[in-house]
Amino acid sequence: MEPISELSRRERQIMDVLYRRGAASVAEVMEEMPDPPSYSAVRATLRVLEEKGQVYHVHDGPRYVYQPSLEPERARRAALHHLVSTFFDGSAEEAVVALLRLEDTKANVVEIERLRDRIREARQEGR
Amino acid sequence: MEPISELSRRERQIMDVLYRRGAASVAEVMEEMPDPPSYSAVRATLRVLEEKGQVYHVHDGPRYVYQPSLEPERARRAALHHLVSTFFDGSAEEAVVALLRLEDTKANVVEIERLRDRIREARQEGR
DNA sequence: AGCACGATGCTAAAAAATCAGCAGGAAGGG
DNA sequence: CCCTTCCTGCTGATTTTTTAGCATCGTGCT
Repeated sequence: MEPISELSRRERQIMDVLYRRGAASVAEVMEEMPDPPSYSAVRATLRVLEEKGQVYHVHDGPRYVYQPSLEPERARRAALHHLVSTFFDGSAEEAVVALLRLEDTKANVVEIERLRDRIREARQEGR
Repeated sequence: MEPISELSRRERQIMDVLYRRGAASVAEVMEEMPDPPSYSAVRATLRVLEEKGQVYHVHDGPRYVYQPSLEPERARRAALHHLVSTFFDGSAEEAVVALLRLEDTKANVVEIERLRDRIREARQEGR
């Protein structure tokens, strides 16, 4: 399947909404788009995305509900990888530091402890 | 200045290269682009990006060297924010955990200690 | 059953992005 | 000094994206 970097502007905007929400009807996608185009335009672009295999739809009564084809887990991994290699010279550690700095400093001390625990747990689970 | 989500496909691909490298000549940008178009096409798109204020160029002898207008620091912040809100429901902590899982598990234990230190230092510097 | 509402399928036009090529100019080597 | 080389400026055509509108179909309510 085509990588995200090959998608057009509107296509990406729509994918962002779908990744954020997990699933959405046409109307919901439209609502969350920046500078939203017409209902028709959104539908047309979703159809293109479906042809490309990026999304699929299920029926919810009379309406379509769209979802990304890629499982959230994989999508997140791909997004992280792209971000780390584009902005942090491939260093996940640097990215983590920047991430923690995004938030309030006091919170970080608490958070870092929590993270330690979570990583320990994950480690013991054999990952 | 226009947000990245408003850029076209090729424009984003070029911005990715520039953020990754910090600065690059036309030829260097072209080399790193996926499915690279012609030299002319890259130049044309760079010109558009310059009109939009996304990049500027400096002269290096006879050639142009392009750079993103946004300072790396700000660009990283924006990218992190977008990623966290799109893929992690706004939770930086979840993003951190996912980031650490990207890497080898054993490394994480060491890494988390190093991170603690770095955050402590940052905190004492009064940030 | 008939109607209103709200959804999709499809087509074609408008707008934007992408691209290639030609002309011109500066730098460097012989 | 002249020539080669590599770069940029620019223009116009092609391709892709984005869009709106009309026809149609199903659902549910009266």
